[in-house]
Amino acid sequence: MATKWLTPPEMAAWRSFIDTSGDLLRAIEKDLEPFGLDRGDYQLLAMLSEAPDNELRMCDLADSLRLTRSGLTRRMEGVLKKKLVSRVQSKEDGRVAYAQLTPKGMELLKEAAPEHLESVRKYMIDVLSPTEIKAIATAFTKIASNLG
Amino acid sequence: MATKWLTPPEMAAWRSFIDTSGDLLRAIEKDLEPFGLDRGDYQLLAMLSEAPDNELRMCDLADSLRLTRSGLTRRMEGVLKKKLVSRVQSKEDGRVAYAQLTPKGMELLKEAAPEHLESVRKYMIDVLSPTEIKAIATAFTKIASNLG
DNA sequence: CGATAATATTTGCGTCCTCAACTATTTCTT
DNA sequence: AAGAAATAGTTGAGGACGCAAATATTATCG
Repeated sequence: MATKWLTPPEMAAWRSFIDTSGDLLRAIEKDLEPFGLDRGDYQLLAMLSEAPDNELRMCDLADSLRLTRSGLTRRMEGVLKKKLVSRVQSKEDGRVAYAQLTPKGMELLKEAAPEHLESVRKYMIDVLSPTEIKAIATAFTKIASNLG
Repeated sequence: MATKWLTPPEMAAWRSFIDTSGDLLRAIEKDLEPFGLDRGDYQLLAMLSEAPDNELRMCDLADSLRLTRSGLTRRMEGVLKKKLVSRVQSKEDGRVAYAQLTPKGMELLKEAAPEHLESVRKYMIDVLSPTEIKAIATAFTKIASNLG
């Protein structure tokens, strides 16, 4: 079976994506430092803030953060110690624990979110044309549904 | 200063990008497992294979792999042990060491590359229209030059 | 020329994460 | 209802990487 190589535009897409996506995420993460958050913490808080009662089961939260359960257990240690999130044991099911955003966590998130959005704009959105923005949205959505 | 929120298409672009890019990279990395390589190793070998004499100074290699020098030192331990890469001390400058692809490393890379490209096609390229591919290339190129 | 600064690399230490194994609880199966 | 299987979460071990400090070598400046 002959290997089908990538055409120049295909290669350009792939290369620019791998070369740049890490840099982009690192740049955005750096802007979260003043708040004492890294990207993982921010995403965790953001996820909880969008959930009913600001709480999610550990395993659902792990899935949405693309962490293993054990990875989430470890990350929780940090935000628990900072009192940004609290643990709530479920009454109905003795196995499940909820992670719940505390008022302090919500407050910090509300402080950090505008900065964070500003970073997303600065490093990504504002650099792109509306057409490119739409293309990225549809492209990654297609990739995701092809993966899942 | 009022926060400028993201419009729905902007939010869709950002969300789909962060939600998906990690999954995409993980899927591609998984296909490298049969070769005993992870993505870091593959990139390292690929970089060397494109360099003159199949060798690069450690610090240049670190930069192109987006690793710190110390990170590269550690990653080198793995590929050195597997004899995929060898260390060459510079004659002109006593400080610098070169990482050089071994024949064995080159051979493995040539085995793995078609598989790898096939993964890139399968998970990314073949899912997208030519327009989307071009848009991704120009978009990430713009983002990169804005970052740098 | 000699002191200082710059450059290249490694090492110690800490963090984050995964995998595999373990515990605890609930849900099937028959 | 009893035993097996599934589900939720934690823990121990280990890997990969960053930061800061240490080391070695070369370049620069007075």
